[in-house]
Order: sequence, then structure tokens, then C-alpha cells
Amino acid sequence: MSAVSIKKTLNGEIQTGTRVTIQGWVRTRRDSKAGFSFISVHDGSCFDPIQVVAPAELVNYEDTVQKITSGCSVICTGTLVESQGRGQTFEIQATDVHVCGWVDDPDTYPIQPKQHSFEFLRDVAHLRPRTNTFGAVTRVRHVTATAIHRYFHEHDFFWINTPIITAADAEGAGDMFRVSTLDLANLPRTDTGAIDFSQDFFGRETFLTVSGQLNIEGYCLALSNVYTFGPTFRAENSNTTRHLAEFWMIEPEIAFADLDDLADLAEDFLKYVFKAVLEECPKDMAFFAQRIEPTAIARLEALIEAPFVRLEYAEAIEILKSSGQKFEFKPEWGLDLQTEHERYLTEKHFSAPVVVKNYPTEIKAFYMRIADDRKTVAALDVLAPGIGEIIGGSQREERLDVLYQRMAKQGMDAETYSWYLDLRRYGTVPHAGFGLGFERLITYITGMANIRDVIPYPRVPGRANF
RNA sequence: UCCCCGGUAGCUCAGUUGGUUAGAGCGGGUGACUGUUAAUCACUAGGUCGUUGGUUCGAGUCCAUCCCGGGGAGCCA
Repeated sequence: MSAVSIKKTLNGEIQTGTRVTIQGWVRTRRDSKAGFSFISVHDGSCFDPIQVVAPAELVNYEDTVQKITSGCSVICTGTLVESQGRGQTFEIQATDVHVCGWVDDPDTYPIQPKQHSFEFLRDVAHLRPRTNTFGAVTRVRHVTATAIHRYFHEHDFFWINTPIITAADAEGAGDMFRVSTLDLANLPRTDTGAIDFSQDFFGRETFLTVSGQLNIEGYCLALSNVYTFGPTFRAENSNTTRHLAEFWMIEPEIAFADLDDLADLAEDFLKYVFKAVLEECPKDMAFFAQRIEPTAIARLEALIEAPFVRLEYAEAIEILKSSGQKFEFKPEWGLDLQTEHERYLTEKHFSAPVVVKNYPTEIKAFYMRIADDRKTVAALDVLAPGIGEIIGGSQREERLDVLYQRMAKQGMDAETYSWYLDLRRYGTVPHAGFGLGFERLITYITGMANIRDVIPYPRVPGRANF
């Protein structure tokens, strides 16, 4: 008999009276001297475990069933029945309980049927997926990723796998990890004493990507609507609840589009994804609302209904200035919004996600389209209550001469970016795109406070365990 | 990188102005009890109090140092 997922045994898909085999890991075992044990088994297929009722008549009851502890892997066969007890609809009356793998030392098995701190669970990242919370996070993460691909597919976007290894050393998005096969203890040198990267694997200096944007623009100016969804690396020494050195980023890029088209896309996209998660993960979301963040479901529902607030950067500054709030950093036109400013806007003033558009030229990247008066560029940030910046994007500078000037002004080497300039030389069009941090999105959806708890094995400064 | 907080049993924590033998709950073991629900009750095992040094008659407690963790800020997604 082939095994079925616990999800199927619990969702009514299988008729009661059917003989089934399930396989998974034990959460708890409770004995009843009335002649049976209750074994709570999960397999990750759904939030709830199934209760296996193991009668004392089983041949291995005393030497096996009664020795089962949390974490053992089991294969159980029996009849699916309506539960005679409270707390669950279905359960399995076992005729066979087989322990696949014992827990060597139950005394030190880290995952107990109790609340653990997330800090502790980070130290056992290989075992934490066995907990309620991380099972739920994992399923939500999967459903979110799937919804993202589905949204783009349904809207005629193509998924472009931009390279992870890149030679562009100044994409303007922070410090990069070096990729090299040179012998660190014995580096080849040029005549001038510099490291001779011509002897390196690629014959030049290379890094891990900090963004697929520049690469994807080429595909945008050919396939019109495209996106990346892949790993991204930042070697910044950021120690916060919302930064990772390795994370996943979604970057759509749309042709024949301006900043408002981009804001429309961001809003429609986020609403679609939130809706999908609420529909496909009701149990997991209910858990987050109950145990992690009380507003987890309510705020997503509210967000799906209401139109996003949109305002100019200049307006945002005015709101902050006349707010009467005491800020550590005074809001001033020309300065970037501080975390405290973003929080005020999203959490207090609007109590909603806010799209801020058209930032001062000086504080934004070279590729963003400059306004006629040169004071601002067509950039936008989507700010969400609780986490701040979730999306950052812009309309790209599509005019060759303007882009060239801006690069020169920033002392950038036009030669390195000649291929990027080609895109403006041959059939340029207005286009725009944004970057969305996947883990930040999961953080927002689940209400999990720390981004290290929504990725399987977090990489942060000073830590790359597992 | 900067600021703040913390490190005591497998886990979550308590530990008074420095003072005898460092405690509880959960988890483990043993037993009792029960269609049980993070079951309940009794008994039991389990600790180099993060490291190194200092102050003191005496340090889990005070000081310094380093290591590790967490939160906040900056950078950003």
C-alpha cells in the first residue's frame, strides 16, 4: 500500500473506513492505560498533525510504541475514522506502527512540544522546520513564490534567469562578494604590483550579483514584460531584522511604461499575491494571527481592498514637517527618508502602504530617469507598515545622451557599460522596473519579526552555519 | 560599523544590598491515572552560572577583557 499525505487524510478527500498508510515525524505521544497510545504525527503537507491511535494489542506495543518520543520518524497503517475524542475530525486506528528512525538521545533532542525562542531555533536551523512556525513559514513561502510566478505568467511576463556571477563592479547597490579561484596565499601580480585578475577564472574581476536589473533591461527591450526571481548577494555589514547577505529578489521590468505604470503594477501584483496566500494557506495564516502577529490576516485583507496611498516625495516631506512629531532626524527636502519617517507615514499618518514617488536626484542611482528640471528622478518606494521599504523601483533613463552625462558625472566608466548604453542606442523605449525583497514580503505576510526566520538557512555577517 | 540589552540544567526562565548545599516549569527516566490534546499526579536524574583575569575572608551577583546572541540605527530589498 502506498502512503498518503496527512493533508489528504484530514481534508475529507479520503472516505472514512479506508485503510491508509501515513509517514512522518512524531510531535507528541500520550499514553492511555485504557489500552492505547495517541501519537501525533506531522509530515509537513499541512499545518495539522494527524492523531494515530495505537492499541495495546499491537505486537510491538510495549517495546516500540511506548518508547516513541518527539522527533521519531514513523510509518503508520490503519483505518481512517472519525475521531472519538475532541480536538480533531479524523484519526487513524492503527494496525501497524513502524518506527523508521529513533531519536538517539531523547534527552537532548532540541525540538520539544513547547514554545522555543526563535534565537534558539536559529542554532538548530536544520531541525526547526519540524516546528509549527517554521512549517507554516515554509508553506507560505512556497505558496507566495508560486503565486508570484503565476501572476507574471498570467500577465504575459517572462521569467529571465539573469546571471549570478557578474563583472559589473558598481551597480550602485552596495558591497559585493568576490568570486575568484585565485590562490589567496599566493596571488598573481602585475608589473605594478596590483592583483592580476587576468589570471583569474574568468580572466577578469568577478562578483556575486547584487541585482539582475541591468541584465534584465536587455530582455525587457526585446520581450517587453520580463522579471527575475533569484538569489541576490550583498556584502554589507548590516545587522538588522530586515537584512540578509543572501536573499531572493523579484525584479520585474516593463517596456513602454512610465513610473505610474510601474506603481500600478506594484499595487496589482502585491494584492494578487496577498490574496493567493490568504486563499491557499488559511490554516497557516490563522496560526500566524493567533500566535505571531494578531493583525496578520486583517491587515492583508485591508490591503487587498483599499487603494494604495500615492504621494510625491515633496508631499511626504511636507507631511512630516507639519506633523508636529519629534524626529531624531529632521525631514528636509534633499535628504532621504529615515526609518522613523517611513514608519510615521505608513503606521501613523496613513495606516496603510504608501507609494512615495520622485525623489531628489542626488540621493538616487544613475540609471533613474531625470525630470526636466533635473531636481528629481522618477524613483518610487513602496513602504509597508511594520517593515518599511518593501519595494524600490524607477523609470529608467532611456535617453542615450542624458544617461551618458549622468554616468560621466558620477565618474563611471562608459566602456564597462557600453552594452548597457547600446540598449539606448538601438531602439530605446521608456521602461521601468522595481526590486522586491522576497523575504521582506514573507516577513510582512506572516508577521514574523526577524527576516532570519523566513529563509531556511540565513546568511548574515559573521554567520554562515549549516 | 555605532548605541543599548543579555549569556544560569536539553529548552524557557527565577536567583534579594556579595554570604551555608544554585531553584522552578517544560523535556528525559520510573511509577500511578486517564479517549488523551503542549494531558495530569508522584518520585528521580541532570549545572565548570559564556571566556580569561581582577577586587574580596567569600563572586551566579562587583570591575575589566574577549567571545557569542538579541534589539535599535546607518546602508538597503
